[in-house]
Amino acid sequence: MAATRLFWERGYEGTSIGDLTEAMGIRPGSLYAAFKDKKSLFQEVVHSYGRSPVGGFVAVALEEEPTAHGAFARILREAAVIYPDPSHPAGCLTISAATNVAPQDAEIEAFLRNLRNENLATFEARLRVAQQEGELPPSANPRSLAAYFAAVIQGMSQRARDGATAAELTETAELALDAWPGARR
Amino acid sequence: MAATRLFWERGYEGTSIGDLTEAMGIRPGSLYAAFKDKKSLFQEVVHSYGRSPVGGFVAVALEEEPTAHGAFARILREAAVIYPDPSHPAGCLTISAATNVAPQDAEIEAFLRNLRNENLATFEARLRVAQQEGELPPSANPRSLAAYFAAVIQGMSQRARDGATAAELTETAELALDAWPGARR
DNA sequence: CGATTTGTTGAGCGATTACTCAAGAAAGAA
DNA sequence: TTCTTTCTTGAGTAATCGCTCAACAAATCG
Repeated sequence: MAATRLFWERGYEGTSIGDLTEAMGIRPGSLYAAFKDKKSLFQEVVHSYGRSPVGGFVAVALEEEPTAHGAFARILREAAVIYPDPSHPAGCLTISAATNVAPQDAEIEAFLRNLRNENLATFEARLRVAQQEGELPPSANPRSLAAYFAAVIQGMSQRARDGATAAELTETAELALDAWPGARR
Repeated sequence: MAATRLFWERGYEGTSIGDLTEAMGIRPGSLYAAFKDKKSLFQEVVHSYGRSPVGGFVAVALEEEPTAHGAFARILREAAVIYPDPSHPAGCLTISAATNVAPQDAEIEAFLRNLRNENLATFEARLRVAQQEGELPPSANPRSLAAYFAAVIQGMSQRARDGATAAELTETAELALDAWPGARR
């Protein structure tokens, strides 16, 4: 949807109803008939983004990769290529669309924050399973590792918005994987 | 200044002139007499932030620490404590105050982006010196390492705004330092 | 002191914000 | 066809945005 691109690029508050109606080729009345209001439209956009290949690659990797290391390595390497891809706005919509907002939109800020923290919990759960299965040594800390990878991914999204290329972000991904218990290039 | 807290917490567009005049206890006319306009006030705020202990800890560490490893270890560990400090808004003003804006404020977005990319260049320069001095092996890539640490720091700022504690961020910092050539906990 | 400068004030500017609604057009059912 | 339902439209709402200005007060100067 055209709304996705706008919210992705300019964020929630940076995108006006006028921008949206113009891009979608409709009048405000139609927009408010189809979606309740701006908040609801945004939340619908975020959900459809999460179900798309570009926004859902993290969940797909966690599901498809048999090992935790394989999953996180794939997530970081794919993020390095997807985030700076010029076919869409840079970075991740969930990470950057509402990082700082006016008090009246705190609800939207919290909505995305919750999504991010849910992803963090998913990371931790996957690493905990890996530890139970013996892939991760008992000395490893699933919670710490999850928070670390979440921070790296959020940082890579920001760097992509600042102009980092896929090559640069791939090097960042490889360095980040050195933190994996026992890993070394 | 009161304006710093507001911009830090809500971002550039999330802070209105009304918010600023109320917090500063002045009327709009006085604000526009003292600072030219909202953009100029914001830029002045960012500059004073960069000269403060909280906003300038990166430059101080790079200046004071004799080794590059010492400098980056200190930067990460201090960021882990400073970013979630409850005595001020979470995270880094430069990183989060204008990540997504309306087209009319693209100038402000670029202003902060340039600051971030300058910091990245400073990182790379410090690492290049370390390589010339033999602290870093010839196989290391100063540019990649700099981009990696920049991404981690930006990610830590975001995580702090999402509620991460100093303890959690410290663990992230320690994991991040594993990427240092030859390092291992 | 009076004169001049500097700073502050409240009122209000035009533009933009998210959003609404009565009226009309289009589509579907009988 | 006619009736009903669904969707779209242009005009408009009140509120807020960044910003300006003539009038006034405070401070500075000779």
